Amino acid sequence: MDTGRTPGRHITVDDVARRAGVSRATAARALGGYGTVGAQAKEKVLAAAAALDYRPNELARSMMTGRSGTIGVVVGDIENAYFALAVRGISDVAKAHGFNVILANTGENVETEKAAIGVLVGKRVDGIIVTPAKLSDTAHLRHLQHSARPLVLLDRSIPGLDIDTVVLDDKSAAEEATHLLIEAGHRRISYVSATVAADALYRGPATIDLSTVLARIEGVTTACRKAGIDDTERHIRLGVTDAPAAERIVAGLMAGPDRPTAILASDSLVGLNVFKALRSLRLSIPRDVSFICFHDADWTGVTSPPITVIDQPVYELGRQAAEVVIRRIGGGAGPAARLVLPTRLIARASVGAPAV
Amino acid sequence: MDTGRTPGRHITVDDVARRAGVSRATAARALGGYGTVGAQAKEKVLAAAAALDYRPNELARSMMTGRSGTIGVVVGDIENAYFALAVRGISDVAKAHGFNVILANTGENVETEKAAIGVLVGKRVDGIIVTPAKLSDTAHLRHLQHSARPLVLLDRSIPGLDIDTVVLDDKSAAEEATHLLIEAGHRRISYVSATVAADALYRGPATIDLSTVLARIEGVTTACRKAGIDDTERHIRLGVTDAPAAERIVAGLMAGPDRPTAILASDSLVGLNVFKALRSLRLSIPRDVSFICFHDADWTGVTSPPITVIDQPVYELGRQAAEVVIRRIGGGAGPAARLVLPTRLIARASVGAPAV
DNA sequence: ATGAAAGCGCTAACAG
DNA sequence: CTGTTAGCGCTTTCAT
Repeated sequence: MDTGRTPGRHITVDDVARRAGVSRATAARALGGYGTVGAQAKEKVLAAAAALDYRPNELARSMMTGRSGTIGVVVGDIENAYFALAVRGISDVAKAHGFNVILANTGENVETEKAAIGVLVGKRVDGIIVTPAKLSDTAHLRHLQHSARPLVLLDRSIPGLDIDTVVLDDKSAAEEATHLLIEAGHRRISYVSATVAADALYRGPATIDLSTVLARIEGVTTACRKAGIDDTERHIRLGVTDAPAAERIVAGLMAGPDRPTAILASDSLVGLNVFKALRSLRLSIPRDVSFICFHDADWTGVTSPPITVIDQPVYELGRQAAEVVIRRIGGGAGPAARLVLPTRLIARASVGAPAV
Repeated sequence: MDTGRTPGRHITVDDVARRAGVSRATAARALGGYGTVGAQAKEKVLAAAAALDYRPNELARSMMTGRSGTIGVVVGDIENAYFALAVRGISDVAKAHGFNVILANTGENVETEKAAIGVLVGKRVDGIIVTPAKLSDTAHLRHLQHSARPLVLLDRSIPGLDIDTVVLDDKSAAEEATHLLIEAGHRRISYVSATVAADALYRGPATIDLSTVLARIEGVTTACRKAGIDDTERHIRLGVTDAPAAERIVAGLMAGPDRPTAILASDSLVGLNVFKALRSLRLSIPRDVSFICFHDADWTGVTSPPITVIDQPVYELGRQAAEVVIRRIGGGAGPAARLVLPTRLIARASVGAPAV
């Protein structure tokens, strides 16, 4: 069907109005579904629109209404199954409420995060969901918060800021996992994380730039202290960002006479690399070392032995964040929401008694 | 710092111009980086903009220029690591060229796909990348193609349409994998896919609605025919959409006296479910059944035995698609690109000789 | 219920 | 080099 128009030229309200034989305003009302339009006028307009395959210019519409029907999501790494699932949750809720999602990947880089937020603000998104890359560099977030554009923090909180936040209960999760290990008889427990640091060693909370890592370390040490184990920090290892790093760091960790009898991995990527490192060191799980991993990832269920994990409601995390931001967009007032979602330990077969 | 403005009200070019003591046009030129502006005028404008924290309204800008600096991506399931990785590839290239990404998830539903594309067109994205959910329902794609807005098909081709397409060499991949199995002595080889169908059985190419599935089945049958194996189709199983389906279908598949001695899984999700199903049937890999899986997913390397897989350059797939669409946006002409990326078989330990 | 006209914030001609 | 003037396509008073 030839509409007689040059391809590339967009059909506008004017075109539809002309064809329907009504004024621009009437056509716009019929098309936009606002104001009042006579039944037959409406019918003519809709028919004309269909015939011309009219597609409203959302840009122009947004400019007038001040709403773009879009939620911006700034995430550290979409390749990570954890965030992919959260984005899925956000995306589903957004769609259900008639919102779209603009996605930005920061690669866990704060400068990229700032730039991404700037772009989203420029595009006049109605609300923004961010997984802040750093606890310490938050001027841009604080600023956003004052711009009357709803902002929700996902997965990571920022203590000083009064912003809606949806996170998991990392401290309890770590505490529960550590407790399980202690119950099994372990006294030397290592927490291993990807968080970058000067070197692989833990130099105290001031050197950590992520709330999740902080909370988990706190969980581990709390559980240990309750059991009379004091010097757990020395078994913490950071910077396990990829397979080679894992190989190197785990080898170092397991070399000394003081080596841990159990390892807790901070996420499924770290966990996978640690698992592989242990395997290449020919250390058997759980005979030589017990192992627990955050996140019930695919692979944890099919290894031999299957891995005991901390199941995290990540999809729900995304869902809730989207719900909160949409509520704010709708004008919802009230103090900053602080949602903390509980995790669940799934006991499989990677935890045993330490070797004697 | 109080700028003296009501929060929520946006700073415009006018505000900046007024503060800088120049005309709207001069301010706009300095801010937009076009035309010519005097050095000191420019400086004053930039200073004023910084002081007021001016953020250009990209909506208004896009409306004039006709370009939004945005690429729309319509994908079947972002939760799937395969697509997450492709999106990462797209996202990286987009950012490098100054584009943003709007993401839409279809849940492999054509109607949702149509709606999503409509929204993206409404938002005047500069180009669109789609993984078409169905081979048979493509009017909306054909239509898009005529709208002078660059469209690139990702991962799945549509034979009839003359559209830029970036896919993997699924036929060769399947053929190579099947060949490996045949070399190992297998004669009864089953291809298992998630594609929905009337029932789990394969009723010929006309019943298949995805190019990838078609290509792979072709690859399997080609390799078999070359080896003098004719009736391979009877071992094909479809509809392995989740764990229960896998359990049921694999059980049925492995029940008869004619049961296959090797299985080829269409993707890592299907593969994982098949793996679990085989395990719960207490069938040993590769003693009772050999196993190959598309996609070098996390879990395939840590099972016992590790799984032989077809490694797919998915990140590259996304990269290339983004490159193509950006080239078109930049005015690149020429016939539709047809990129077919090669895959690579990674031999691990899940293939052995069939039991006698 | 409908039409005329104003304006969202920006870019793009055109003068000066 | 700078200012004036028109729009982009839509929504939204304000009359009629």
